[in-house]
Amino acid sequence: MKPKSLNHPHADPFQHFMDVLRSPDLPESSISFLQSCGRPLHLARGEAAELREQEQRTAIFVSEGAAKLVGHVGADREQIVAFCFEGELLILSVTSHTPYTLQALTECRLLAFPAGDLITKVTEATSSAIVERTFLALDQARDASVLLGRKTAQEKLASFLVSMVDRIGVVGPKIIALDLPMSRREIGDCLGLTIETVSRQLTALRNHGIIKTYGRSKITILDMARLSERAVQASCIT
Amino acid sequence: MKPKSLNHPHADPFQHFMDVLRSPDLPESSISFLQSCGRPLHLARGEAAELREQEQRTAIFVSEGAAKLVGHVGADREQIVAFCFEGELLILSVTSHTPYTLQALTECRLLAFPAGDLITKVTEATSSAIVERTFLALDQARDASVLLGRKTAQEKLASFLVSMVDRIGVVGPKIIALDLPMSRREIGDCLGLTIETVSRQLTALRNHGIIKTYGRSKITILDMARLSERAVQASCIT
DNA sequence: TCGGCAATTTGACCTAGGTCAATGCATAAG
DNA sequence: CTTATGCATTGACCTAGGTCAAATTGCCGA
Repeated sequence: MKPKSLNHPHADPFQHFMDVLRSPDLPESSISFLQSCGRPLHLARGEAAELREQEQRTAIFVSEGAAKLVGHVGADREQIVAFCFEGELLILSVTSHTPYTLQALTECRLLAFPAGDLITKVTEATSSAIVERTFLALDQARDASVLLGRKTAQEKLASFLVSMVDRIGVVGPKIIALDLPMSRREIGDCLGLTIETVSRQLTALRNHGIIKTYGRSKITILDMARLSERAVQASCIT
Repeated sequence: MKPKSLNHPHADPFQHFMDVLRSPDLPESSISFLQSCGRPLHLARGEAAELREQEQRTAIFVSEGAAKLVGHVGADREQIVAFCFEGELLILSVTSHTPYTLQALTECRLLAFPAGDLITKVTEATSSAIVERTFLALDQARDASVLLGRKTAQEKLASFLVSMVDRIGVVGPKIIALDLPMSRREIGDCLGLTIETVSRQLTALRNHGIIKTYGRSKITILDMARLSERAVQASCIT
């Protein structure tokens, strides 16, 4: 039996996209360029999108149906970070720590653009640090969802420390030093934990010989490998 | 006693901003315009930024120190959705359901721009649906953090239904109809809950006469007011 | 160096929500 | 219309992390 057809098929997903985007003053040449770089996808219910060019950002326009963006924690835990419905645009960056999959909730028709092309043509700007940073913030926010929704207290703390090392860590020969500007309460507030749990988990990491603490704000990472391991950033597949 | 001065004061936050942004081909006129619309803020540790123009988006550049972006749930629960450190740029949109506050972790020097101005000048585009939607996604992702980090199962379900009503609800005279394209498992995955808990909470809402369910995917909202109430979107202040 | 205070740590206990295991229903194939 | 197969619901029980309360300790000023 052939697949049941969608309810209100738009004759042309690209036309639908242009209608929704509503950028009337776009030059004809940009339009045809966009049309050429938009790759149409037709997914059956439950099917995952094949995302080529994982190395760069992708923008996905949902012409019909609905899809979900799923973040993966280890082998079996997953967290949906976004649903997207007809007429919506999903930005899929891969600055993220977490691996993501785009899957169809219902049979759907999508249009995938390399985000760079889209932005260059539509905003007519060559590149923008602002936009770049906004994407970064989006990635971080999604990673945060995964952390908050699906990680244990121990994993949350480890992930937090790893990200602090990335952002404000002082890397020495065998050791990494951190001087945290935030209190335990603030760490807890960002991980969805209480002060007590933050404290207990720090103690646990200390007892395992993974970190050392000095006073209230200084932390030394003794074993970065084991810390990252506990942060379970990577998927099963790797 | 006068406040302790910062460690490595940048003579001029705006210069620092331009250095970090690295948009070399920006015309002189844009630069001076940006300079004129950037409002410098100097916060003491713990102090909250006074954000005028809450109605539009704000971009905040952190020239020195560190700050946190805090989302508020009801009167007493809070969730930090972002930390930002020296040299970083925070986009503070207010499409969000949740009320947010920007507070200093350490004494800090910031530069606040109306985001519209910043983007217009820096990307030289009048407006862009893409960028707009990216901001929207960012807002949603941050709201999701608040939900995942600080809401109870009941509140999560209610918030979820409210957002579905916004996005795919069919509003009738006294009743709102929903036909959810996702399974209980998928609802759970997006709320950080299990199927069983989703089911139990739906039953609870049904028992309270707030919703009715028909088959697996159809839900009718009988009492939107009480549903929103349970979603605790609003802050204490309102 | 010595308090004094607030932040942290630790311990004892409790509860929201997870797990495991039936059971009940809806959708879809025949 | 009927049956099969998953989804959804319900119940019994358990555990990770929250709550409450009591030390302990680092930080700051005198």
